[in-house]
Amino acid sequence: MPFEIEIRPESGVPIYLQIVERIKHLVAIGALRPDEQLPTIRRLAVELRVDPNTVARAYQILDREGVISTQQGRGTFIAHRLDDSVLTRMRLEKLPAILDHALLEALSLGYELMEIEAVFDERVQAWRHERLSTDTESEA
Amino acid sequence: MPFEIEIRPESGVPIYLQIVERIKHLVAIGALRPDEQLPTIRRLAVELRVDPNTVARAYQILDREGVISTQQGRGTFIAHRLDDSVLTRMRLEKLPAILDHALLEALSLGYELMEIEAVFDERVQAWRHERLSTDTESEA
Amino acid sequence: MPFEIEIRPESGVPIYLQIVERIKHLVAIGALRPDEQLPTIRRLAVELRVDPNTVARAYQILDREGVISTQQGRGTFIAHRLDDSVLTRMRLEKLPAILDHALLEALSLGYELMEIEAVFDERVQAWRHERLSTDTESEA
Amino acid sequence: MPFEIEIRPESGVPIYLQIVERIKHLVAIGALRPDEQLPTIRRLAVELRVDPNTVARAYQILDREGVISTQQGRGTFIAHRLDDSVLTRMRLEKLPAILDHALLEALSLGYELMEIEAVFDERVQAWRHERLSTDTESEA
DNA sequence: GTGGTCTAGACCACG
DNA sequence: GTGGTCTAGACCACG
Repeated sequence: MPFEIEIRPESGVPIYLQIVERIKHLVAIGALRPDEQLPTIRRLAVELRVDPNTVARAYQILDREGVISTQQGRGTFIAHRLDDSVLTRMRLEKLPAILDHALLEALSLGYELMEIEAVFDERVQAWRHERLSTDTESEA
Repeated sequence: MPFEIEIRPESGVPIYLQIVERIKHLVAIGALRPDEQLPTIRRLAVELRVDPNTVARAYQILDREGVISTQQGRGTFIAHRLDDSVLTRMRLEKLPAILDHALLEALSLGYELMEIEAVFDERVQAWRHERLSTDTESEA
Repeated sequence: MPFEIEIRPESGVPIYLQIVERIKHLVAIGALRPDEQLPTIRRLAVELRVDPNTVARAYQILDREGVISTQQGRGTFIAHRLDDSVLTRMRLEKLPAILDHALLEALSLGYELMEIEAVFDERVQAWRHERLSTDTESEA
Repeated sequence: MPFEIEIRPESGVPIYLQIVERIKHLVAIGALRPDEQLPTIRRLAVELRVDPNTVARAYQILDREGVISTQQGRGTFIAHRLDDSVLTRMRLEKLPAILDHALLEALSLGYELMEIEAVFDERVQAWRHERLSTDTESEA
């Protein structure tokens, strides 16, 4: 299977960080297993159409954080003793930050908490419907 | 009273963004009230020991976003919210965009809607407490 | 081909705003297409004989407004519009705000709704012609 | 009757220009007649709670444009030979500019002309209803 | 090589 | 005295 990473160059998030986040996420959900081999820097660079230096920087960060392990001459692998709780924690820390940021924006513009809650519920419902209909489509 | 903004130059976060975030936070928790005057660009620059241009940049972003209101020759003030029906309508149109943006980001990282809802509720409670304590103070 | 921007320093309009308006205009009439690359900040600065900071300021405003997309280390591009349903929704929320703003301004100057409608139709026709001629050129 | 001028310090438009525009508008709709006396600079400054220099600058511009006539020691008056067509033209020039600006914003964000027309019609209807209901209220 | 941030300092518009 | 604009130039992050 092709390596499931999507890059959004227009998002403003540095590409190397997008790669880091995406790989962490694949590990967190179990799509990448301990000891599994990652594509080489060059191959991933070609696939994502980015500079090899950019992929290299992402791998270097993941290596330093212990998520992957680079073995000179052999390749790059998911670390085999992944402290599962570490990844889970990372993931749990990110979500509150995203939501806090949205709350900060809204509150600083003068919206009231109750107003925000009401519109949030409405948007969640809208998303739920959209995902359902998309799922149905993709089943077809 | 001194203006409660702290800058951490070593944090890596651009100074002007730190100022933006800090002021939004003060507005969000109600520590800065509509129509309240902010320190002048030059005064805040001296206080934080940064260049006036850096403070000006932060103020300009806040102005563009509608958090503060700059009045040439007079100073800078926290924006007030009129109950004017037009402004209310414009405000209501902005809120879904803010929340959709957060939902999109969380979903693209692989979070599930139920998870997002749970954490959202928790964050709302946290903000409610922070604001409640501020309101109580100002009543005293 | 040279980048078609002219600056009139003596007009009193800030240079960075002239650049912003000019680029918006080129996008509006279809002379600049989605994903097209803009000249680099430094190159445009040389061409217009202004400071790079001034160009950077213009690009940053256009980026914040979603007209262009800046990609660290790669360059600056005209934003493309995905047909992604989320983005479409966000776009639809922005349009009423833009039009309401114009309506509010005209009404507050004492114009009547019927008068505004008539002039609006006339301006739409004018824009349609400007865009049509551009489209025809690009077909040729 | 009190002098019917409202200033919006938060609008970003320089106060002296707001005064100029507002007086021109009152003249254009016939609320201020040729030879009618305007309030003194000091009195208007007090009424609007702005600096007398600001009012003085507005009067100076109106004088230069021939809309009013300042008579040393007697006071300030609406010019008695107001070329009616001049004011009408001013008013007619302003409206297309406002609408063009909105069209430029919308087109540069990628909206299509037909889309813009549809939403414009909808917003005009909304305003029409709002003004009707407001009128009814104010009759009561 | 690309854009992003920051400082220093000048000059102007507005009140 | 207030904010707004612009230049000049340094240094950094990203690809």
